[in-house]
Amino acid sequence: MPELPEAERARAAIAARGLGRRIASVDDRDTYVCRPHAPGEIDAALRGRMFTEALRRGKAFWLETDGGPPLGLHLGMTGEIVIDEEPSERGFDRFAITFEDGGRLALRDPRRLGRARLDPNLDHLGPDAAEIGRDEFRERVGRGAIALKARLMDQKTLAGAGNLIVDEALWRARLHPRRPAGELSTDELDRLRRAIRAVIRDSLRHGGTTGPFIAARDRNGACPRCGAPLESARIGGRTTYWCPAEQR
DNA sequence: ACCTATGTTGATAC
DNA sequence: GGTATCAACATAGG
Repeated sequence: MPELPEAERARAAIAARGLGRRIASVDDRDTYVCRPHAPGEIDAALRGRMFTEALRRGKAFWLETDGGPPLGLHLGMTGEIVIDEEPSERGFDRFAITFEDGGRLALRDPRRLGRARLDPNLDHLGPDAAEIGRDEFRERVGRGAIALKARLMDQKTLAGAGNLIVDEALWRARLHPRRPAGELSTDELDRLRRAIRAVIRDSLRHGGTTGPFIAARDRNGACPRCGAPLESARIGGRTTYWCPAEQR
């Protein structure tokens, strides 16, 4: 499920129910999810501490601690944060924290594409897609010969938009995913920025990534506005859908 | 049986 | 350096 809206939902859940609880132990045995840490490293750094704040940029979120290193978390493609639930019977809790009060916080992730690590590096993340300003958006997105779709998926350009949000926003802004990013006019870039923010706003309110185009895309269906059959291709390494009649 | 999948990273090649 | 492609992670579903 996860793009920016799901990451924000996880962050907010931890902010509401995961702060100020003393950590009794950490299960960090999954060395792929907890890379590059050795088993026990995260446990040693966090045991006896509490989370004090839950912050987010793009799809990445992290928890500040009282005197220890921050804990970075990422949901990958199939991860979710569960708080005070019984452990996954299928062993999908790839990383888990037990609090002294007996509760727990787990990263539940069948595919193990999520991450948990200390002192996460945010240098490879651009400004948050929900907050980026007009001028910065124009500068960062509107350059290069790369396809617009690939530019928007690049988390260093803009953090938080994933495959679905980008397709939905390009459709709302009536822009073709293969347009070279550097050839957009300022009007088109402004239109695109408004579309991205609108998709994220709708999705945050809805509690997960959503939109009319995403729904049509899932059914491999028709354009929700004009009814034309959608086209699809691989762009920027991801399956991309668009309306051939409207997106230019 | 085969293909695809809301993500990231590192390797490789042009 | 910019751009493009691929493999890896492991499971679910069409």
